Order: sequence, then structure tokens, then C-alpha cells
Amino acid sequence: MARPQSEDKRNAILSAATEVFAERGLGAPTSAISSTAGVAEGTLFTYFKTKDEMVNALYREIKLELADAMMSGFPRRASIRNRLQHVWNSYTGWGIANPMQQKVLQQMGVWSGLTEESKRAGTAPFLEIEKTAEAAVAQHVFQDLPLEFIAAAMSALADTTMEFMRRQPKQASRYQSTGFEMLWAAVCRKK
Amino acid sequence: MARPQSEDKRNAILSAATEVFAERGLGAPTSAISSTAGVAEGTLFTYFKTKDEMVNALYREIKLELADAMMSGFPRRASIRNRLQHVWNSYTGWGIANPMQQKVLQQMGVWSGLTEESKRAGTAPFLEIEKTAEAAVAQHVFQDLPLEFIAAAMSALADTTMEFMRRQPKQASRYQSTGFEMLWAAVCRKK
Amino acid sequence: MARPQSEDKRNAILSAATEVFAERGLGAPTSAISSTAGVAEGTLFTYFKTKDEMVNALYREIKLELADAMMSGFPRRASIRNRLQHVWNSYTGWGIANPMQQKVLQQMGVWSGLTEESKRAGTAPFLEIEKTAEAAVAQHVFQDLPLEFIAAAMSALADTTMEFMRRQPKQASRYQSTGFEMLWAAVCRKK
Amino acid sequence: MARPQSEDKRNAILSAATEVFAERGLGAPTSAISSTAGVAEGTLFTYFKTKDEMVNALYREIKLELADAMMSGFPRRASIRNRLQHVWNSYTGWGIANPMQQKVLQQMGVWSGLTEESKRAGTAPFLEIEKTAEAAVAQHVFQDLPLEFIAAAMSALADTTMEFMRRQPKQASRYQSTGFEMLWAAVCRKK
DNA sequence: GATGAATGAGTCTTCATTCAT
DNA sequence: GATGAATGAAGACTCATTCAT
Repeated sequence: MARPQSEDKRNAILSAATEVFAERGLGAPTSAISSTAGVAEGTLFTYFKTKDEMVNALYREIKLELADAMMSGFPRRASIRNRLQHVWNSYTGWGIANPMQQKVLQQMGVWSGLTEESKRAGTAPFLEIEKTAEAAVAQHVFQDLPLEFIAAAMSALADTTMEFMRRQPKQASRYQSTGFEMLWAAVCRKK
Repeated sequence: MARPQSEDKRNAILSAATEVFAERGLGAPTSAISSTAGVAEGTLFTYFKTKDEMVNALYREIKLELADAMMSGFPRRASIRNRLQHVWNSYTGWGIANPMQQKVLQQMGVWSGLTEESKRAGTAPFLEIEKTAEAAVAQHVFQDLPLEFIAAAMSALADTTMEFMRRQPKQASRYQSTGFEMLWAAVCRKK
Repeated sequence: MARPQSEDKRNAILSAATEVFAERGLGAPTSAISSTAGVAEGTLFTYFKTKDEMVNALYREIKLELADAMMSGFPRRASIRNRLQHVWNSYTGWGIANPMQQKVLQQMGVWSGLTEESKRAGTAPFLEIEKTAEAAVAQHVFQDLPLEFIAAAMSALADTTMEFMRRQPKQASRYQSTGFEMLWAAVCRKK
Repeated sequence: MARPQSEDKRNAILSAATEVFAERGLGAPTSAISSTAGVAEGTLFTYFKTKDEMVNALYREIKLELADAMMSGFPRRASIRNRLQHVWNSYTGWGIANPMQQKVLQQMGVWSGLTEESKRAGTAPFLEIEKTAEAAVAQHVFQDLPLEFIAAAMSALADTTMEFMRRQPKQASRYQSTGFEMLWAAVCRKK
């Protein structure tokens, strides 16, 4: 099928939205986004039916980017600890490299407009990680807890860690590795 | 003197705000709040100069309530672990008992209108806890990390835990105690 | 009859109104007036049924003061020219001494809420002056024009003169006397 | 390109504003203006950022129209008296023909929102007249007074005259010519 | 009578969305 | 498809006036 409209323009809009939302919150006007994107106000609505739909699309886009960053170079055969460390490092690394995206993601966490479908789509690309976690539970490495909970805990701890990495850039790598040790300790089965 | 400002009405407004914000986000109209509170639209503005000021007031109010809940019965003389457990239990307990307040607090975490003063006022009542943490670090029980980081990590983990306690009420107490063990493991100095 | 309410408070309100209106225009809120007057917001409405009524009252009050200033020492027996000069000097003198009152009076000139009755009441105290003018017309000193027109012309010229007296205080007395000569020339019958 | 801003619509808004302001004062709501203009409430704000800006624009527009009326057919070579008479006649003529505009102009005279820039822009087109007046002073025809004062006096006298022309239309031309004679007498150097 | 909290209609302005060009 | 003017329903906030104290 022929790709309608211009992929470039769509990206420009989402990228502008990221910038604007990071700075002014999800309440920022669409006009600020279109002007940042260098397109007309109306154009936004030829790519997205409504603002809410656009925010949902952005959510999925960012989640995909994040998944990409995390899955690239994923050491499928390494030990569980190493795989988890990869996840941790790539997640926090991505967050530091993409502060706006991460900030927007946080805002979307308390936004009521996210559709269930978006939430589902947002978690889908992390399948590989889930498998690792499943294995970890099965092998009695992790505690016997729902994967979702472990994932959420990791995400929460990572967000906290990133915030401090950003606040004290000189200590960034120390926070990153300590954060991981904390996660590992938290998540592993106790002897 | 004429009718004095009524503490009741002020509370009704803040309480309505909690309800409305929890449901519709901080972007909810003030008119929804005043009507929920059963007062005229203008009345809100005799108690708070602007909407932003009202949100800031609400933030401080909730933080105070939370501090109250956490500090009441604080076992000043108990072991560090027991003190931390008290903190954990009372925090998660409060969050489960006051889901709207907790939700609103989370939204305020990504809200740009919070004044520095409010943030300061919001952390002030947790002094006792801070002291415990300081002692824990000094006694080499906790890892050598900034207190703020430990606090943030705890708060993040607790929020996550509460979410799952709410989702699976039957497992609530299991989540609560496992969550604490995770925190304790994460935060303690490794041998 | 016993004087109801306090004359003092009424005066305080009107005086505050003068001050506030001079600075912020007739659109200024009644609350600004009551607070300047040092009374409660509601008090204003025990002295005046509505804001409009209050403005009308203020108009009459100021006009009376002005009349007082102009009629005191009026040289009833002097020549027409001297009587007119007295009027001119006392009017401009009053305006310079009472800039706020004069400013408010000007604003009321383009205000649509002035009642016909107020307008009538406002001109009444100038009867003596009118008589002078009538005499001047009768004696063929003034041109044969409606008194009202002559009065309006004088008032307009005086307002202009005062404005310049205020702008260039060092030239004030020069403006005052030149202004009068202009008026006299304008108004006298030509040979 | 999309629909460009229409000069027509802008004019419709300013014209409606003139009508509404003349009737109800500058405090009239913008909604009255937009509805009179036959556009949506929001449309007004695509043409003018704020109400104040719109009022300033209207001021300049009216002043320009007035200047146009006064400068068209200005007898550059005629005697000073004839030039002044042209000014007088065209001013009062314009005022009678455009009562709403003139009323609005008067209201703006006591309005505090006029920017300095607008005031400057408003006087600029009257340069030719100023030159005449300068010449008149230089040639010892006019009294030695600041031009601004002479202009203000003329304007004040003209406003008064117009008011009476309007009140007694049958006497209009008599008022007009008498008014001019008064001005001329007032302004000329005395022998 | 004095007070000032309470009221709610009214104000300016914003903004998502539509639609003529 | 792209544009940006047009729309009008909100939204936050103001203010004259009322009324409980």
C-alpha cells in the first residue's frame, strides 16, 4: 500500500510534541506543537484525528524507541544477572540520553487519556525481557512474584536513579551501578 | 464581625478538589470542584487566590496528613529495621486507605506549578524519618547514599507496591511485606 | 430629623472614590473604594444603593464643592469682565488645587450613567454665574449665544488651560491669565 | 495558502466596536462587538491580541480617518485664517457626519490604556496643520503660545461646538461659524 | 448599622477542531 | 494534502450586590 501523507511530517509533529510536552506538560496547546514542528495548525489533525489520539501515538512511539534501545544487543544467552544488567543499563542509558522522552513518559503515567490498547501496545515490545524474567522466576533466581510487579519495581527504581544521575552528573555512573545492585538485591530470592 | 471564613468550607473545597483531581487530573475545572464542594464558583476564590495556589495548598495538606499517619506511633527507640518497617507499613497503609490522596500526590509529582516553598513545606514533617535514615547510614546499616535518594527509592517502591495491593486486594498484605523485604535488601549495606 | 448613619463614613467613601476613580477610572471596583475608605465592602451599599448611584452622588458632591469655591467671594457688583475673571480664576484655581476631583469630573463627562437629574443638580449651584452671563448678553457685552454654550466653551477652555498649568507649573500663572484673555476675546461681542 | 485575514472582517470588527463603544462606553464587552460585527467571539482575537490592543488600533484608525477628512483639500497656499477655517470646518464637519467616531474619540481621551505609541501615531498625520500654526505664530498672527496648547484649545472648542450643532441641528451652521470666530478671536494676537 | 463571606452572572481569553482556499 | 482563519465552548477569575452574623 502506498504510504499516505509524509512520514517526515508525522515525525516532526511527534518530535515537536515531545519537546513541548517535556517543557510545558501534556496540557500544552496543539498550536505550540505545530508551530514547533514547522507545520500549520490544521496539519496536525490530518495526521491525528484528535489531540488525545496524538498523545497515545506518541506514547507508543516512545515506548518503541525505548524497546529498541533496550533490545539492541540483548545478550540472549548470558546469565540472568547479566541480562538484567543489560536491561538496566540500556534503560537508564536511554533515559539519560533522551531526557525529554523520559519526562513525557512519566507524565503519561498519570494521564487519564491513555487507552488500554496503548498500554498494551506499549508493553508488547518488551517480550524478550519478560521471558528472561520468567526464566529467572522459574529457576528460582527471582522471588516468586508477578512479572509485572518486578517490572514495575524496576521501572520505578530506574526512574529514581535517572533523576539522581541527572542531578549529579559526576556521580552518574556510581548511581547507575549502585541502582542496579539495589535492584538485584531487591529482586533476588533470599537464601 | 461578619461571618468568618469557615474552616469547614475550606476543607470541603480541598476535599472536593482531591476527589475531582483524582478522577480527572489536575486539569479539571475549578467549577467541578466548587460544585462538588457545594459552594458557588466564586467562593473557591475567597479561600484561594488562584487555582495554582489552591493546588499548592492541597499538596501541603495531603503531605501533612501523610506525615501524621506515618509519625503517629513512630517507634523512636526501636531498631532501625523496625523503624523503617513502621514507615513502610504506615505509608502503604495510608495510601491504601486514601487512594485519592495518593493519586493526587502522584500527579503533583509531575506538575510544574508546585512552588519551591511548597516542596520544602511538604518534606519538613518527615524530619524524624530522615534522622532514622541518617543514623542508619552512620551505623553502616544503609549503604552510603544520599538520604534523598534512599527516600526517593523507597517512595517509588512503595507506590509500585500500593498499586499492586490495590489491584489484587487479596494479596495485599503479601505485597506489603514482600515489598518491604525488597526495600530492606535494596537499601542495606552488602556484606 | 435625626441624621441616619454617619456623615463621616459617607464622606470617607466619596473621598476614597475620588481618589480611586482618579487613578483607575470609573471602572474601578467598589472593593477598592471601600478598602481605601477603611470600611467594609458591604458598608458602601448601606450608603448608596448601587455603584451607579454612588457615582451620581459623587458627581453632585464635586459639583457642589466646585460651586462653593467659585461662588465664595463672588464680586456681585463688579464689572462683567471682573466677574468673569473671578469665575475663571476660581475655577482654574480649584482645578489645580483639586486635581483628582477635576479628573473625575472629566471622566464623568463621557460616562453614560449620569442621570438627567444629576446633571440638572450639577448645574444648579451656578445660578449666580448664569445671571452674570445673562446680564452680559443683555448688555451686549457677550455675543448673542445660549448661555449654556458659553458656559460649555468656558469649561472646555478652562480644562485645557488647567492641563497645561499642570504640565508646566512654572508657567501656570501665565497660562491662567492668557487663557482668560482668550476666553474674553472669544466671548465678547465683536465691534 | 489558506484563507488570508480579511481586511473586510477587520473593518467590520472596528466598525462594530465604534458603534458599541459609542453607545455603551469602552467598558462594553468584546462579545457585544463580535456579535455586532457578525463574527464569532474568538475571531476578534485573531485580529487583535487583546481588547486593549484593539482599542488602540481603533484609536489610530479613527485619527487617520479624521486626518484624511481634514487634510483633503487643505488650502496650503491660502491665508492663515483661511487655512484655520478649513481645519475648523472640516473637523466639525467630520464630527457631525461621524458622531459615533467622535464620541469614541472623546472617551479615549480619558482612557488610561492608550499607549504612548498610539498617541504619537494619532498626532502624526496632522503635521501640515502644525506647520500652519507654526507659521502663524512666527508671523505674529497667533499669540505666542505652544502649538499644543492652541491645538488643544481648538479641539476643546470644536468639541463643544459640535455638541451644540448636534443638539440644535437647525442652528448648526450658525454654531459652526460663530465657533470659528470665537476661536479666531481667542487665538489671534491682540493689537 | 457594620461586617465581609457568599454568590453567580459576566469578562476576557484560550484552544481543539473544522473548513474554505 | 497543506494552510491558517474561523469557530464557540469552556476556563479562570472578577465584582456588584446580598445577607448571615
